[in-house]
Amino acid sequence: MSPLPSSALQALVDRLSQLATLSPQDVDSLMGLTTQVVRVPANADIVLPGSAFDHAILVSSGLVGRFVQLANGERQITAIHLPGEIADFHRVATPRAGSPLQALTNAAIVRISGKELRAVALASPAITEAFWVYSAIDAAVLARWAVNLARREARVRMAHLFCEIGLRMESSGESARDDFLLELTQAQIGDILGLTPVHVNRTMKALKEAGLIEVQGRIIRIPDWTKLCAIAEFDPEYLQILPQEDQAA
Amino acid sequence: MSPLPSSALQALVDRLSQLATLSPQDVDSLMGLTTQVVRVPANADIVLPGSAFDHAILVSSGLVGRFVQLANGERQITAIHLPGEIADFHRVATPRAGSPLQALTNAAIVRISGKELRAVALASPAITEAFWVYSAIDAAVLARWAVNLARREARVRMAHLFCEIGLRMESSGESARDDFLLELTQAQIGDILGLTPVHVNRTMKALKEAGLIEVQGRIIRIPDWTKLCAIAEFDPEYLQILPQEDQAA
DNA sequence: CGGAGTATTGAGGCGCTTCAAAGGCGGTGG
DNA sequence: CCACCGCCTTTGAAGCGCCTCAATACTCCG
Repeated sequence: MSPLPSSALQALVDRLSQLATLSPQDVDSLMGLTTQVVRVPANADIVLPGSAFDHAILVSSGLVGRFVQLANGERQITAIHLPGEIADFHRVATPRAGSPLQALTNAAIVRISGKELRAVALASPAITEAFWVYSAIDAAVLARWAVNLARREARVRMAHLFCEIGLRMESSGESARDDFLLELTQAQIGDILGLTPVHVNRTMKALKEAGLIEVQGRIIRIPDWTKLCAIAEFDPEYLQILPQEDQAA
Repeated sequence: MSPLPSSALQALVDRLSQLATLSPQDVDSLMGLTTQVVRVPANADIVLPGSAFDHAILVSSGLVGRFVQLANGERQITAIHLPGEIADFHRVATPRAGSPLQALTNAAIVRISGKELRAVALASPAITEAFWVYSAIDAAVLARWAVNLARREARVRMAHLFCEIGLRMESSGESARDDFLLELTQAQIGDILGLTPVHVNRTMKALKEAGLIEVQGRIIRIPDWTKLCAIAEFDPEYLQILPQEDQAA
């Protein structure tokens, strides 16, 4: 019904291998983790607010969002997670805290026991390091978003989002950086960008009319990657994506 | 000329002890770290943008800010660090990356070798865990800020800042949560809140006139803590400050 | 073919910015 | 000791970006 658990863990191993040098034993112990594949429909909660939840969530397909719910009913998405990524890695350190998670599209996720994950990490310096770096990158992405939200106007924020998603899609092997499927409604994009759905619509229109993006349904195409990056003041360094993928292309 | 290195490390040990159960050996190995105390004048850089810097910065006195510099000369402060806190802990994991740091006031900092810190951490599961949790809290604070920047209007953002700073001041033993010295210019507060200095001034005036804060020079007093928290929609849980300090008061 | 969610467009209002200028406050040199 | 200078704070007026409210099309799916 969905990818085998083993291949899901392979995605995790691949990703962590980019961040630290894993020994064959490290790989073995990671591949030996207990997993549970779950399908989640769009807009369904994966982790409820305020609940203790001692699992790491590895995204297998679809998009998962980390968010904060506000009293007035609004919400803000603080991170989106693509296939192959671990959602809210910080929660593994602090199972009680952490942000709630929701599926933004129909998604398949793999649950990995937090307890096992911690045991594996503490038993291997290399894995510990990889987890640590992973968390640091997550925090760097968030810091960049805070800056965008605070200081950039809507057009720039949206351009930056598309640049970031594009690169991360490419890094995950999902698709090309300049031609990808972003299965989000404009309301969801608003929850990411801190904008109303109405203004998301207007801003996308402006980007389209400026020739910076082309949109077909929910496919985003970027005719001139360099130009969009310039508009967005996008500097990919914070993503810590190794250049190997650029070279391979 | 400044606090002895040993007492500076004591602050670190105290803080980490709140996050994980450290053994006497853990404490010893932390107290054995090499330190270097440095005085830094206001507005001086501690870590330059883009530089590799393999030290953790423990704030001893004053305020230190983590920020992102924008092309148009603006900057956004993504975190402020109080005495007793480690600034940009994520950098210990990724010495090449991380945000630049600047002293926001005259400050004294303690430099701790990143290499030694990693060695100490990897040698002890408890210390690893404490570091991990520390990073997770840092990320949680940042996530909350992203939400404030994205969704709250200036008055609420500012109220939230004062609530957060107050609690963290109290937690550091610096002062009371409702009566503390915040040695920042209005321009610096603007760099935190994502506002122009002009609007910071107007917003502070509004808070004063509403009786929510009292300001004398750079001393902030909060006459009604509960009321300010309500305005700010402030929920201290994300700070993960243990209740012990509340009880002790 | 009907209905629900999504996208699009318009008009008016509010919050924050920008530009500009004047008033405190502390520090420094004569 | 006072005059001065630079930085910070405070206030005003006008403009822009985004929001709110509202209404109309589109698209998918049963």
